Amino acid sequence: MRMSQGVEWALHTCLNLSWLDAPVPTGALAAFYELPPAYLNKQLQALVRAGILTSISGPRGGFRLARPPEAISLLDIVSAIEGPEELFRCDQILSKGPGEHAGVDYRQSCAFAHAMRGADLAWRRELSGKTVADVRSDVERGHPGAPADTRARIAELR
Amino acid sequence: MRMSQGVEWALHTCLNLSWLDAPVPTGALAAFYELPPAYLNKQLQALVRAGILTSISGPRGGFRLARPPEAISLLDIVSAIEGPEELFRCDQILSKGPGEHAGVDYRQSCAFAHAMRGADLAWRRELSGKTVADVRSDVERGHPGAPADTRARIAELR
DNA sequence: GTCGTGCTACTCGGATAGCCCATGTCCGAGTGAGGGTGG
DNA sequence: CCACCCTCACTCGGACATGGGCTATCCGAGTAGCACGAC
Repeated sequence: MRMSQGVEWALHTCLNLSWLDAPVPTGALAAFYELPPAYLNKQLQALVRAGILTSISGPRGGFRLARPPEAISLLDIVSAIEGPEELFRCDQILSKGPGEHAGVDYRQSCAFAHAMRGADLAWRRELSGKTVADVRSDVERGHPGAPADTRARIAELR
Repeated sequence: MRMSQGVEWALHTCLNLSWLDAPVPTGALAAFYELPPAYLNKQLQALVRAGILTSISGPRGGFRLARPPEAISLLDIVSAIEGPEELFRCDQILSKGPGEHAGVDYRQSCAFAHAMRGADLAWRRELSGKTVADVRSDVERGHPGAPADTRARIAELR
């Protein structure tokens, strides 16, 4: 149950985009961390479908944040890459066991499914409580030169 | 990032075993929910390695809880099947970016890794706060006949 | 000088291979129980 | 009748196939900028 690699790429890329106004092409974003450009592009497409990024085609095109970073939670990014399903999927094996099981939805009544959903919600609550803007503030506090460094590096990679 | 199917099997199997004293062979536990016996056996081996179950070979052998159900948390079972790694694995792509990166452990300093770890801990805290005994109490409250039904079904599947 | 037009190069987007882990299965080693035999 | 031993069947445990999804890549559709030429 390892999370997809694309999540880490998406998180850092969104943070970098929050320091930039003009659209940035996939190539520059990938070179920033020495990532495979085509595969990063695939992840960014998912972010576009989720409404987190907007894409512009043609020369001087690229990707840009679709919303201010205060409106992008870590959960938004994780869900965009990993999908909306919860961590634990209840296959209702109870319906194969003894006892009444006519038309019972064990995703609701199974005590284990209930407990697992509670843990899942706690995880999501933490993730939705932290935004890209929050992380950006933390980073700028520890590394005040980060925004300028990022802008300079992107400019030279364009 | 879907959780392994074996987790659901392990949870329900541990609950069933909490109602039984004598060892129960894989075949009976699998038939209970119409699961593939050999593959369920594989999951149970993981629970033995984690110290949650004990196994007895030979005739009249099988699996039994190694500890009282009050001492078995849902986290114990999930970790036994899925492994101890956290959900988000930080590959430290920051080390490829600009800025100083000599001997820095970005799993500690990266703000995203920090936030993801916080969410992971919230998830684990929920799971470790619920034990098999808690779930058993919930089930017995809703279905008082469950223990007897389970014992009867296992007896006829032996 | 200005406007229109065509070209060019750049970027995204989806379609296409490769690889690793979860899934599923099988057979061998070990062992405890039961029956048979001898005292 | 009792104790010992042998055989047997049963169970776990790890080794062996298979498939789906994550990883990685490539090429085509669309588009904005630019240069050139006509007015």
